[in-house]
Amino acid sequence: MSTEPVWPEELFTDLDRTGPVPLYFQISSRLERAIRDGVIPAGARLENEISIGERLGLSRPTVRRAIQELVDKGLLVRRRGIGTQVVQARVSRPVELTSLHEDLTRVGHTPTTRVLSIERVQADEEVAAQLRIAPGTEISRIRRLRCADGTPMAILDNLLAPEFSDITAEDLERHGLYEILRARGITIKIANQTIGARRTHGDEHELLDLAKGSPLLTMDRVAFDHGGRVIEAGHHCYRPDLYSFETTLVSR
Amino acid sequence: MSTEPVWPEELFTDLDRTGPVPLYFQISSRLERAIRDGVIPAGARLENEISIGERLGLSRPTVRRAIQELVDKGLLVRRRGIGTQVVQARVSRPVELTSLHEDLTRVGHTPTTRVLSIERVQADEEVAAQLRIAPGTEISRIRRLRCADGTPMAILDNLLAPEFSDITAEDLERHGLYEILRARGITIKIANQTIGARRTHGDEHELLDLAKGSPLLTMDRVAFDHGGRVIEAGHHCYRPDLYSFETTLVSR
DNA sequence: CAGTGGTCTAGACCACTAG
DNA sequence: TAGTGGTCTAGACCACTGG
Repeated sequence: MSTEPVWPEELFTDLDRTGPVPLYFQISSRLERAIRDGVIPAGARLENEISIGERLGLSRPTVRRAIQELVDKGLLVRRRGIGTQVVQARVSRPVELTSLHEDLTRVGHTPTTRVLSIERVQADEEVAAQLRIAPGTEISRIRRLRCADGTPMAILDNLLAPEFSDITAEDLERHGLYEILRARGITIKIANQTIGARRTHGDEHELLDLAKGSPLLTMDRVAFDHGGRVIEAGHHCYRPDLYSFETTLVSR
Repeated sequence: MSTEPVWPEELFTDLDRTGPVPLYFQISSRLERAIRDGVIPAGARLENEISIGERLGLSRPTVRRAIQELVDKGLLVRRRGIGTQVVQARVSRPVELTSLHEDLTRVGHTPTTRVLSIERVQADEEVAAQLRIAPGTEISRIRRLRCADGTPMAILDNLLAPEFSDITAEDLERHGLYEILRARGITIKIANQTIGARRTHGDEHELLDLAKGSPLLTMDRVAFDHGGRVIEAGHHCYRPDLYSFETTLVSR
């Protein structure tokens, strides 16, 4: 089979073999961009892995890894004996390990934060179990109102390990929590999330400008660093008319 | 560094090099089982990839791929210059491309289904856009009440492409929808999901045994086959006191 | 410094699909 | 039968980490 390339001639020029960016990543990210921009149309069939490798001067495993990245993201479909095709479906970015602050910024909104309270409290049994610390340990509890373009959107209630009790309201109004943690060299590696729904409680309806007892979308998250230490536990609630969680699932 | 193995001697005996199951998968699934069962404890450090390969008679890439599977699932953490460790955090199974029926069965519940209605309807503009077919095309619309151990749990409202209009209520009361589709050779490759919340509408509160206007957890899904054809579009709503979505997120 | 994972190469054989 | 992706091998060099 001789197929002409489905991508523009110049898409893969200037690959950098000396810099820190892996070749497979340079390939996959340029390919992703071309697909998302429609430069390579939905349904288009890619060349086979070996000839791509020859044309780019790369080995097959490298090409294969680049393609695999996009298969995992749901942008490409591979079938043995058939080939590789661009998926027809619209693909949403997955639920990622980022904060709401970063999500909003990425989508072009202007997030603002009102710090409702910062307290140092002694962990009761429930909280201690969540954070996996001894009951009675002093921790900090942060409650924030997150707005997008001035509209209240979510109430963020976070419990932080004791070592972060010096984070100030000023920090939190300027930056997202995860941003602040990263600046301190803390990297979140793994998080367990639970998404659910419930009625508003207490002052939540006032803060979010909703009727009393209306539905809220909730997300509970416990986040760990590479060593398995709990960094943060959060209970967040969102206005369901303004926020939802989108995912693309790919079968393996 | 000489480290003794952290897993029992017999864990990787009887690897099958002739059968259809890939070696890397045999390794990763046995390793996963051992970790989930606590045979390999949280925090344990694995040998390096090369010596594992030597001991098992495998090449490094094969061992590496097996480990990578578990890193992606959040069971292992790898750090350059350090090694590979079993994660300390409890890891929940990810939101998968399965039906509620299968989820419930897996967790040990007995799912039952009451078919509320099966209609053939002409797709209006909104539905046609969802299913990516021409408006006016005849499709089937299925509404089911899903119970777990007799308790009503969710209302499942599905739109199916025209070719599936012969699915009967008997089929649906005995099997999950995805099961029925698989039996017909249909494989769901990709799905877009949106999770949100809203109040009950119409008869939903009666069906789910809730107060009128209480919160519901909702999941909208559009599912595609390998060719990008829409197979199914569903709007599901769940009792939030009985159901939630759990995920483990892993940073890359 | 030695040890680890991260990347890359250049082959090989097989299973599956289409025509 | 020819072409594709799926798997596997046996090496290589590098970047990062710790002592």
